[in-house]
Amino acid sequence: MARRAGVSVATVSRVLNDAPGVRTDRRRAVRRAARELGFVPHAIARSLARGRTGTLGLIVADLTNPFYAETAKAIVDAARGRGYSVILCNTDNLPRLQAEQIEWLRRQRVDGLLLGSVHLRDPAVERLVNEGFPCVMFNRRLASGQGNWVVLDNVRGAEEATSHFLALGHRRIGFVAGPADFSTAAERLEGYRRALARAGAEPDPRLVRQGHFRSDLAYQAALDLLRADDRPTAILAGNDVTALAVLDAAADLGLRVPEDLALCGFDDTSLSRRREIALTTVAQQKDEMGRLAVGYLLEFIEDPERFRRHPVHHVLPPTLVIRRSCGALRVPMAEHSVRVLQGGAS
Amino acid sequence: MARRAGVSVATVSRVLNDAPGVRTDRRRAVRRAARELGFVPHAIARSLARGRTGTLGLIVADLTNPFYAETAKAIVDAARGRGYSVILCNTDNLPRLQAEQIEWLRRQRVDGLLLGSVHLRDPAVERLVNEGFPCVMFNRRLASGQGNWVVLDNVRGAEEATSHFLALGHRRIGFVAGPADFSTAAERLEGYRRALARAGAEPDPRLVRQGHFRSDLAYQAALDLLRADDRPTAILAGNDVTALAVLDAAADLGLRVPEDLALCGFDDTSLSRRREIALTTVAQQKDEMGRLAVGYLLEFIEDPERFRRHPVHHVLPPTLVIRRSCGALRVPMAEHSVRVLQGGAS
DNA sequence: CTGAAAGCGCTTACAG
DNA sequence: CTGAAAGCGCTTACAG
Repeated sequence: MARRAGVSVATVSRVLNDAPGVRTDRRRAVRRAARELGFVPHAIARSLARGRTGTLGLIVADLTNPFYAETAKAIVDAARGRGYSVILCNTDNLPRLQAEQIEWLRRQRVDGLLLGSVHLRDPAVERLVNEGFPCVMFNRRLASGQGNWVVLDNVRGAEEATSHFLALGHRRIGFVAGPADFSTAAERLEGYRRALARAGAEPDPRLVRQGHFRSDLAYQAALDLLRADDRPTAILAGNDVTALAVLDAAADLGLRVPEDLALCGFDDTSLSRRREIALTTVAQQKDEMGRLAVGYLLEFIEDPERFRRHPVHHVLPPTLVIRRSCGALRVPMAEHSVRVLQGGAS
Repeated sequence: MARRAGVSVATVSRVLNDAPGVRTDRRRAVRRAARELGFVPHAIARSLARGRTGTLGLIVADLTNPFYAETAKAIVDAARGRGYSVILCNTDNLPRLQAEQIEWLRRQRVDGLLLGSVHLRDPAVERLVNEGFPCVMFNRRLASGQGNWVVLDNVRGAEEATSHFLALGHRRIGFVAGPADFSTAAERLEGYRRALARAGAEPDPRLVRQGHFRSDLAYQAALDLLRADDRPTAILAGNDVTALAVLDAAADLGLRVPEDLALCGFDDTSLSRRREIALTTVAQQKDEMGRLAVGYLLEFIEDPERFRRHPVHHVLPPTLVIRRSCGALRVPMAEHSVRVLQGGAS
């Protein structure tokens, strides 16, 4: 290649990297030779020489959850737009697996890490943060609040949903929670409690059940909740997966939604939008979350010092999307200052 | 590191790669030094020296389609189990983007490629195959049949679904097709036609509409089909996304499914399983498809010659999953030799 | 069994 | 502006 263009490999390198200080005619000669030979620089050799790989690691909890599929897509697209590749890992929410994958990705010398499967106490992630390794969490964060993250305002989302139920006249509002060691789940529970407290409603611990964000377990939790004599008239589910399980439980008990039970989820995944389901839910801007996470991570990689001093804590606003399942569509809408959407083809 | 263990870097390399020909005591010394120093070999340097990166490229059409989310998860898991990383790319079915990404991934020196977004005529993929670059297609394949692939028996799947409709007494059976340049869509249409021909039913071209595997376009196609005076009494949809759009169109026209319209999809994605939807559909073994694709690709990488001589063509069997939407659950089941499943919590 | 040395294909001061 | 040379951190014949 260098021979073909009649220059040194150093000059070839400069031209192909658009480095300054090469005479225009040589620049042209190199470009032509490269074209004729179909020459493409060896990315691995370049990585070794530069000490950067142009690769990011992406760790998600569960790719088959539409929430992660959507954020992953946004992340991959954003990274490509900035010239970065992304290596994908799935943890199934197993801390052990996540720790292994973080280790693995660092061995692969990724330039930075996007973390979507963080636990509230998470030694592997805490170590990354303490070492100052470029990483940003999304969706979930550490209990300590350390590090960089972009998350939904889960507390507010749950407050709004709960207040919505209260405004509709519900007094016994149940909550099917997610794992206590996910910040999302913990914050949504917190928001639910705060809204009740603010309304002066007495909190009833029997109305809160653990569903682990899993269909099977959430289904059982919902059955328990709905079989009680003083069953709730409304349920806030920790996420949409949970809400669908509640829907199943209600159906199996012969309860109609929303007539016998009002229901609200979290995430606004594609399922919720179906007219047959029409789930009222707290929506997140998943594309935005993915894009932001990539943007911050790349800035971090460029200028690590700044981020170590001033971590980014980006909180995205929730949007309560009213559909059929909460029952509000049957009452005058004037009282609700929220966006109204109905399911349908999209 | 080498100094710490009192040996040469060559010996360190041998020990850490479990290469033979190192005295046991030295081996131990190296391992101990590695542990004490927390030494991890530099993967990039290793890749450069070995000429292999331990990385695979995965190209999918659309990660937000649950079909691809599920296969991607299976692929990532299988690759990890075999010690490989996977770089993820999304094409949105744009051939141009796919070509770029193939180029990009080869520059990144992936050891092989998993292709889930192939078109029937696909110069970029055909070039890969002709060059003998390690790659395996999944879900979709080339018109020429060249290269390695693992796909569903789409023809048979569509035949079975259509025959099922015929057995239920339907005579006017519509088809909402996918893009003509996807092997999946083409083969499913072919199966539909064959089943009709075998039954001696006269094919009516007006019963076949193009929905492009997109909700919006499939919805329009279904409206057209269902507004006709001699509308079909049953519709086979090219995939589940299409089937859901047909469901919407039917609902908007006041048609009940399955009473006024029998419906069947393809893929068995999570949505179809919901009891509110209960879509009869031709199921694929997505996990198996992903695992197989990875397995073959790694064999290819190990022994390229063999695969160039004897390409792998793996065809997976379809399973017709009967749910509510086809109407069969209202008639005696004895006549149908198919697996019966009902939607519900899972 | 072991080490010195060459080589993987780039980038980047350094000297001219 | 340009090239020779060192260096990135490994692996792997090769010689001993």
